[in-house]
Amino acid sequence: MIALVDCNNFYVSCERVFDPMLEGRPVGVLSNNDGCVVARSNELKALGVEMGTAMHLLPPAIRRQAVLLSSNYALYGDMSQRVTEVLGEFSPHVEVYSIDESFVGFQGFDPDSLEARGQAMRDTVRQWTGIPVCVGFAPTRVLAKVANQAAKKHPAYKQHGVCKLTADSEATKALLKQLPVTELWGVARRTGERLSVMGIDTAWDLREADAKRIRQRFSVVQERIVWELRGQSAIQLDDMSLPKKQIMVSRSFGRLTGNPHDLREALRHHAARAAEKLRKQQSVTSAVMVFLRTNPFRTDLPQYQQRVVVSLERPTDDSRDIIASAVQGLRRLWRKGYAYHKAGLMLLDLSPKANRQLTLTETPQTDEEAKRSERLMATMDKLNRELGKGTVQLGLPRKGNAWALRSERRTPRYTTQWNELLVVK
DNA sequence: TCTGGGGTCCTAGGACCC
DNA sequence: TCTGGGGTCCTAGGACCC
Repeated sequence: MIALVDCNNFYVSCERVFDPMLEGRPVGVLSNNDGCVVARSNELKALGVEMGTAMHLLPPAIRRQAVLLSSNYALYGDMSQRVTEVLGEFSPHVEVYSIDESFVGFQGFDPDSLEARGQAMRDTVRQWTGIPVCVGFAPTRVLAKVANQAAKKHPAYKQHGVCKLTADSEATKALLKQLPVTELWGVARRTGERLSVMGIDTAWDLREADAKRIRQRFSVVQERIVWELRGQSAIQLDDMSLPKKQIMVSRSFGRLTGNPHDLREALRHHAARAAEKLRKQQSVTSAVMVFLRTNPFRTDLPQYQQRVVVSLERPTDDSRDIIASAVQGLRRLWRKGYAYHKAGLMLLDLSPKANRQLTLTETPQTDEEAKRSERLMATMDKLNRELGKGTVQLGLPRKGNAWALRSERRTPRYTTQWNELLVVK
């Protein structure tokens, strides 16, 4: 059996831990630039606010009633780690799936003990971190997702917040029969439309469908879901500790800008962030893709969207090389006369730094150069880690630049910044 | 005025090889 | 009328996830 542990309204719950006044009120957390709602408390959901609603489209009445906060990722990331640590007390097999969800393996445990273990896990997370979670047990990941949804919403389970499903029980059958197929993990609108044509509308319909036919019409991905619904494991989760295959950093700007200096600063900044991520997973990159775009929603303005790949002379993890490539890419992309809305970059073609081989065409770097680069980057990372993000930067952004994020309602970073811990209201 | 950011996997199709 | 038969590698694009 495997458990899916999912935090309830995670970002909102994090905020509530540090401000109990938010309890019982409609609370929403906004995306970057305070653009749209990305997390909602149950009270806000009850007011009919959908996930992803643009801030400026929220009815004024709701805006008055609700507490809307800028996102505080430093806080959420730290809280997430604390939750994961608690889960580790209950099983050696914890796979972190996202910031607010983990799969926890319970192979070899007495099946009859699981509900009690789930309950204990839930209580302990709540007590030690303040975050409410729900737990779904099932033989496969897709069913564990279904169980977790039931633990959150279904009248029969939500009081305890724990639900255990076996593959073939009547309870499972009943649940799958009333579950629209698009609410399954891995089935979204597009696939749902095509399944509907085949007369498959509920999760149960999909479970009973001919797996081969599903594979022919769709792909192995959909076929695996059929097997998982029947209780046969077909989905392996990537080991989250594996290095990423690509690293992206991009942001929409606080306001539109056509100024090349703004774009250059933004991209330098993103490139430095990407290089940090790269070093953290001990990889090197040999190509940087840079992209630039105008705001697609502003149909009244001329549109431009372009990307370019810049190859590096040699695979590297040195911020200076990566920043230089980003700036070079920008020079090739930038056109006069557009109001840009977003810029970013992606590090491609990543490989492990250890034992890397010289390519045929590269100019070898002297040992001395390599060591200097190594020391400089390690020192920068250490200072930023220990003294706070942005302590050391390559070039300083100007004040009041157009690309800086708008984040007007952010709560203090209680758990990661000493100087924000004490807040007098 | 204002619409997030970061990932993964799979498939199809083209280029190229022998 | 007829124009082989496999392979591999790479890229673009679709679909999905949180």
